[in-house]
Amino acid sequence: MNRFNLENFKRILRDEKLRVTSQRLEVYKYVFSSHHHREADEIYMALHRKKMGVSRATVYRTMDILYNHGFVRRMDIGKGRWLFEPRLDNFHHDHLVCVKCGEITEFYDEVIEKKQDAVAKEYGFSLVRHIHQLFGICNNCKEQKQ
Amino acid sequence: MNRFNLENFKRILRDEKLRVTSQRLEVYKYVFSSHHHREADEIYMALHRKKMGVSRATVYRTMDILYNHGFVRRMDIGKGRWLFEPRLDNFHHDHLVCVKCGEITEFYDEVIEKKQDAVAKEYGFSLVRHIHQLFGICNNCKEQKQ
DNA sequence: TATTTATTGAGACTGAGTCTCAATTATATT
DNA sequence: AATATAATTGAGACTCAGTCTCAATAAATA
Repeated sequence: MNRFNLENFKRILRDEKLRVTSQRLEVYKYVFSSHHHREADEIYMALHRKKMGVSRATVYRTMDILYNHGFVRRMDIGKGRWLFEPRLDNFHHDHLVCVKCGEITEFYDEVIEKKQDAVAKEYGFSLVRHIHQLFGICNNCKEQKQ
Repeated sequence: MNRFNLENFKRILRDEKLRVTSQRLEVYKYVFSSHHHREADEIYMALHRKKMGVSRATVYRTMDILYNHGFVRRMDIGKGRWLFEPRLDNFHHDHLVCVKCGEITEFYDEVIEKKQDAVAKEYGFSLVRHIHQLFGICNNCKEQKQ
């Protein structure tokens, strides 16, 4: 069972003396309605279109809460922009990004994960998190003429 | 011999029909005067303090040229900010970053590099570049009381 | 030296993200 | 259920690294 479900989100809000508001729940529901990687502004616009009354500020604040409690991962895509990804499962993975079409593929490699730990240990670092993104040209884009 | 020396920078400018200006050379010289990782604005301020007449726009434009020709690497540090690193040698490496003091340590691991290639191949990607940053707490920070 | 044209720089602009503060509303208390 | 308390919300101002504009300047070329 996935620990990042709606009930646990509510529980965490209560535990932290944060209020369970309709706006926070709307943001949660939208983000967890698919496994898409989304920008904060995309989330705001989507809720806006659906006439859900959630302001931009509240979307950003709610995404902070979700991020700080591990409900979403945040992928830096440059120029101060992020892509949020819901943790629909507990499996860690990194990303392959196509530089032509932007397609994102997830990957996980045990050997790399182990080696990272070893490298950190060698330099006396206690590992907290890591960013590992491979950029390239995907099969689809390669096949397209020109 | 390092291919990222001043003569080659001038040669590339000429080859690309870009002009060899004192401003571009000043930026190059400052960036390559140490192996520090610097922000563009830091470079601008340093030249400004030295009374070198180089505007902010020119610093940014020159860093673009240096980046596009592989003279510097660009490390995304979030919020739309970059750290530039001169290629004083040709050795590839990734970074360990202390989340407390910001210290940056370089590392290189053959096994990880090979595995990355294998992963990309497995998914049909032609690898162009990658980002691999490990975040943790360095030995120094761990030793400090409190 | 004159001509051509890339480059420069002051400062306006951009835009994702952050902040402010009066109005609102979830919770706790009675 | 009514009231009191205090967290939350939202419209819009603000931030700030980076980008852009365009008249003035200065490399490169003839």
